[in-house]
Amino acid sequence: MSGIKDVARRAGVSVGTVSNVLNRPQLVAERTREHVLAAIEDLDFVRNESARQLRAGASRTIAVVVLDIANPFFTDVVAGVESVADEQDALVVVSSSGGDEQRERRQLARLAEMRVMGVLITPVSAPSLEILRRSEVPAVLVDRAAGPGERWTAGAVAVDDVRGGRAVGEHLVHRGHTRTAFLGGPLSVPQVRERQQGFLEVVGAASTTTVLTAGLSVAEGRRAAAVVLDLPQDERPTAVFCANDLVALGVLQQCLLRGVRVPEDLAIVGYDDIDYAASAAVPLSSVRQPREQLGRRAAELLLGSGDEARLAVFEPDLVPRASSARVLAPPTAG
Amino acid sequence: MSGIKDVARRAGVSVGTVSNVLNRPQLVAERTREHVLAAIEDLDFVRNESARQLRAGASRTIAVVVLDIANPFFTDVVAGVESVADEQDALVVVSSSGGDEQRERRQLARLAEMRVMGVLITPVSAPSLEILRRSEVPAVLVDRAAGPGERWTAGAVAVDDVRGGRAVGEHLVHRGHTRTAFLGGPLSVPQVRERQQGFLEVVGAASTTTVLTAGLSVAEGRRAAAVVLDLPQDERPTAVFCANDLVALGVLQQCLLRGVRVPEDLAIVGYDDIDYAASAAVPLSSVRQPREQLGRRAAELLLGSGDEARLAVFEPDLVPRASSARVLAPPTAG
DNA sequence: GGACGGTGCTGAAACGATCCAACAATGGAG
DNA sequence: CTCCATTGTTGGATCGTTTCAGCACCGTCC
Repeated sequence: MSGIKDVARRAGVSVGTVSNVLNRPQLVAERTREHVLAAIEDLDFVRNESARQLRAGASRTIAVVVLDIANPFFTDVVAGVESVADEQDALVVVSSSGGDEQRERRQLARLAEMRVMGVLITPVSAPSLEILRRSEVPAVLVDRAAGPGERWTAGAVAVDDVRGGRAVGEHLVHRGHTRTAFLGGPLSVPQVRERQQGFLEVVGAASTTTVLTAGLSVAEGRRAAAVVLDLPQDERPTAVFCANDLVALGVLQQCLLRGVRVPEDLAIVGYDDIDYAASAAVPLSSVRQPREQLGRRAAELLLGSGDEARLAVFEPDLVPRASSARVLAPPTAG
Repeated sequence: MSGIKDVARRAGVSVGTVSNVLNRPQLVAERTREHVLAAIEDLDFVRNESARQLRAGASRTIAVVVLDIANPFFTDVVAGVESVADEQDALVVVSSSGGDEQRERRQLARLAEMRVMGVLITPVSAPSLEILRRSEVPAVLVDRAAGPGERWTAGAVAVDDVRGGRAVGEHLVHRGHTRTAFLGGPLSVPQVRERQQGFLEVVGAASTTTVLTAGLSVAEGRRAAAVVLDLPQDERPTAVFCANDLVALGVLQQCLLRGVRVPEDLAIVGYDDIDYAASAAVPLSSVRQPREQLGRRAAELLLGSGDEARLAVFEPDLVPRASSARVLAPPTAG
């Protein structure tokens, strides 16, 4: 594979001139430029990004580390990031930690070695962020507010999950549900914790069972649903709030499998409002987040001049659908 | 940010020794090694991947270029690729062309500059592959057989789409459907073309309407369904075959919206058997492909010794569900 | 005591592009 | 004809790592 030297030789100029053609063409006489371009064409010359980057000291790559690439929530966030990155001719690399802390660590170490411009991350655990701090890689926390000790980050974007949880709580209480369950986990994930917290604030911890899951997937949802449905009739909740839509879809599948009617026997509310929620067997009530927006803003925080607000909090939006449509008792007020 | 030189100075050794500690620790005396590691720790030294790569001449990165990262089909393929890459400690970067040829070109050019180990690609168009050929980047075509003029590729993995299309055709014919439609597009996508071709072979072109879409998304599916449902009653097909599950989900949504019963008024069959197909409002009949398998095999072709078969073709598998369950007329054979 | 093999470490030459000070060529002004 | 400004091109230093030939040192053996 040919380098800039080969091109120079073939065009009968020096390497400096070839570099100029590539980077500041206006400095080069037209005739020379043409010769060089012809040589480039002839030799199928391809710039070596490593060499550029080494010299430049910084790359044109921004990284997104998500919890689960198979979750449509994240693919939408990534789409938002890409739209901003494209404008700035930056490359986006996506990696998925799968909720595994070891994996996340390895990936962050790797990204630091690559000297990426920055990392947009929904972290599995705070400690692995330490890797980024120590290697001075700017980070933007996605979907989670920066803690007080995290001023080193380039910023954070988040949706108010406590509020989202509260909205779901109110929704279910209004419909007369007094025995509910929260399905999701692990609690080490801040989103899960906050959604639960908001929910409990409204419905009251006493009337709610929490079924923890190992992760937020359809399979885990099915498993958790089995636990709920196996409860004796008089302890079984009449409504469940799932930490995200994948879990909710799993719950729905389990209900269909067992002939449990939704929402008559069990109301279900999810979170994220992914596209598939609306077209589920029973259209899922869910909490919508401005997903692309979230990604776009995160990328802007990273690439931006730095004088914007360091934290962007968006408001979630409950979307009621059939899966929680039944009213158990008339509303308390009038 | 400190480099290997700073580490060397602080540890009181030469840069060569630091490098040895990093790459061939057994060559270094224990005491020295400890000093060096301590210095690395102190200075938060992070290897510079660009420099390594420049020296080494090759990267440890493999690229996957998919048509649509939001399509669960591709995320599963990527998961397969990652499982192989992890074993070899290679990094996977995913980019999505979104079906846009310009975008694909830009991405491939960029990947060539990065000197990635290879590209696993579901191409939008053959011409952009030329970029890879000229820059000598090994490519594995995913979900598409290599054409005769493409011996330069590292290989190809595919599922027999013609056969999948045929299976759907037979399924619908058996159920007595005589007026059908094929929904999907654009026809420039080989998968779409081949699925259609297999389908038409069985049901006959005369009894099938084709509604072309601009892409394979839920929204396009809704749009195409509107066209089908607006046909006069006596021309309206009794069954549709959608080029993938996203389109099928869109069709299903449109049917629900308009009160068209599935499968009574319209049978629907999709393709890919993504997880959401089974949990749709009406569980979707679909054609299953070994998605992870496909990704794994593709990665193996790229990384492998090169003495395996260059082409791996997998068989698709029709999964009948409720969306095509109704039998219009008794099977022809008694 | 000199030759020899091992071990542990050093120093410098790559890798390929970028960037910059300096030089050559040209034309115009005095 | 000389001097100067402008335009176009050059050569080499540089980025941070890896790699390798070679050096210093030590103990062994004849």
